[in-house]
Amino acid sequence: MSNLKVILGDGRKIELPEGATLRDVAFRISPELGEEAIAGIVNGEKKDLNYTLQDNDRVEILTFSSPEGKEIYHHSTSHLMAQAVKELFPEAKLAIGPAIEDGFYYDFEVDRPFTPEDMAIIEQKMKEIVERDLPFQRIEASKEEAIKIFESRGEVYKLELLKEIPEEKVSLYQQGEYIDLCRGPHVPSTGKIKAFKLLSIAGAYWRGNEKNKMLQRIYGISFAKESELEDYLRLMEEAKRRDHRKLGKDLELFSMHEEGVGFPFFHPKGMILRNILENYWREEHQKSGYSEVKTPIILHKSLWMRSGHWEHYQENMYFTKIDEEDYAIKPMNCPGSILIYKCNLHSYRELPLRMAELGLVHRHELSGVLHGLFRVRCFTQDDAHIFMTPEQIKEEIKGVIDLTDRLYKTFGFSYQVELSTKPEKAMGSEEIWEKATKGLEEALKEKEIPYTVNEGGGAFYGPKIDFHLQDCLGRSWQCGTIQLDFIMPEKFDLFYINQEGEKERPVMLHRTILGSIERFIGILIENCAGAFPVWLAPVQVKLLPLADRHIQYGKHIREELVKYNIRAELEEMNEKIGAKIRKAELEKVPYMLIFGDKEIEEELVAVRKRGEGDLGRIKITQFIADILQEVKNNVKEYEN
RNA sequence: GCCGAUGUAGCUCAGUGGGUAGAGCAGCUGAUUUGUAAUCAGCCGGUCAUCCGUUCGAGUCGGAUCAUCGGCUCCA
Repeated sequence: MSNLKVILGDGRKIELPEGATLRDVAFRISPELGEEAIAGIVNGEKKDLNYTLQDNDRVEILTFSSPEGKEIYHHSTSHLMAQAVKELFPEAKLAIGPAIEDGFYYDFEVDRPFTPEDMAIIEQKMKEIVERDLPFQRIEASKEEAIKIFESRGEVYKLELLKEIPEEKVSLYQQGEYIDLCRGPHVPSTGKIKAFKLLSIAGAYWRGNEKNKMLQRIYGISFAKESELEDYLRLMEEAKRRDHRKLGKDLELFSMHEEGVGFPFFHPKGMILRNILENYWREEHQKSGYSEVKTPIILHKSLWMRSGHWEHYQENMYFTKIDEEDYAIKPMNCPGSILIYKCNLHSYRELPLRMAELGLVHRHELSGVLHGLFRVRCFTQDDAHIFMTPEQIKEEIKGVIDLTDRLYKTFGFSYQVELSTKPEKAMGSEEIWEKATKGLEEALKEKEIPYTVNEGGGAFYGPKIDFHLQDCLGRSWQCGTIQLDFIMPEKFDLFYINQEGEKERPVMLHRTILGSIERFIGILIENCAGAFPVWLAPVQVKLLPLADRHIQYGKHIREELVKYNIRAELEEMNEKIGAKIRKAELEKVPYMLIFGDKEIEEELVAVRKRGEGDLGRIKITQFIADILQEVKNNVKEYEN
């Protein structure tokens, strides 16, 4: 019997008997890998473990620890769940059931919606099927055969999918009585699936199109080990604990009301946070050569017709009438800035002209998508419009990237960058798009910033760079965006006078960094679970007298702190010190100053730090110096 | 907007087969004057989301509306 050689990922070659499978390779490498193996990659294609190898195949074994392995594992779990559903609800029709970033889902058409009780029953059935340890069998079939199979089973959605597959051969996967149309690969058997949980039920349109029938979707997650599932569920709990909607109410930062759905109300403490944020933002923009403007919220219809919003954005806009004339509430700030630009004749010497605006925009969002501060109907964009010559594109983009980097780092966020290129429906010439995209690309390369490309994801008026920032739970949020625009300058006939004294068209750059102040505040709240760093904390210091006779001393300390713009509150409630501490801790105030007879004599305070406890007694003057230094460090830490 | 779930005091939640609403915390008052995460007592507080219906009688049953939550779709 002849042997065959396969090449491993690290270049190592191993020899196996003819007819060897991926599983044999895994076990040859190590028994542990053999046990953990989920599937493999052969010459760049994902294959089942029982795939028979050829001489000189390049082979890689996938386990749950790789992204590909995880995806296969999740996908197999979705089949497992679908089998359980079919056993419990034979009339359910299968739609699709892919792996997603965080687990998997499967869509079904059923007579009645699933209930939470159903989830528990389905989970139970899944466990039973795991016990049966049914192999996932790959079946290669012709399209006709597949059609016959799914027709006999009444799987109309599978038939619809089949119709759109151009190939003559398709692959099916079967475990027990369950058959699904699927590219695969899958884990070897249902017994491989160790830990899973069904998470939620939701309606979802067939193919995501609201004109289609609404299906029932079940979401779930699975892991190779029970402990990993527990970790994941703990993380979900943690995310829930940090929910900015709950914390925003508890910490008295903002509120939402039926009287203005999607329009957040900022309370005094929320305003402190917001003002700190905006003031910091202003300082940084001044340093970076921006001027600031403010444009009106309501502007005449004619402006929106000229900008194209009337035609392209109308369903998201609010309207009103003034003196019988039609007006719109602005959904974007750019047309306003353009009117400012047009007030003067501009020389090439003035460019680039960087016009920043904290602009309040209103957009009619569907009621179902509103979500705390993350998705609202009015929000403040930290907008800016840069008017420049085409030659300045690259440098300006680099400038925006630098500013973005500085701002994000100050708040302790890391981020990822995405470049979106020309979409199918785009305005402007091929040439100008190429030039613009190249400008963005080169700026990123020169800055040595890694980025992914979203082919065709740009706006209709120009390519863009998006910044996705990452919070401490590893969740990602789209905030900043840099968009090049050649269309608005055209529509509004913008120009500057060049060196030769001729009119020339400027390029416009729209950009935000924080995105929306409201959303950014929401992200900040969740990122620190409401326990803000000292420079952002609405109340920085809580003064806790031991007994009523110490309140007077507390007033004295408060006056001292106010002199240095330190935000302090004196607790005057008639309680034991433990209760006062507990209250301050729940309010997440960074510092508590505790004082009684012992402290008063020597102008001391006992400092207690949020979450850490007693730091000992120091002079008031020393505390002031320390906290001022900490505030400075909070902002400066990342500035270099 | 669509699908599903939910809506009782400022907050967290009880409330049996329909018989006229209850706890803890918070708030207020008083006692206590406290040494690092809850002192005790008393009091106040609800058109049971809204409207319509069934019923002798509705927090409870039915319908509609509104809002919230989880998704779909969309986005800063």
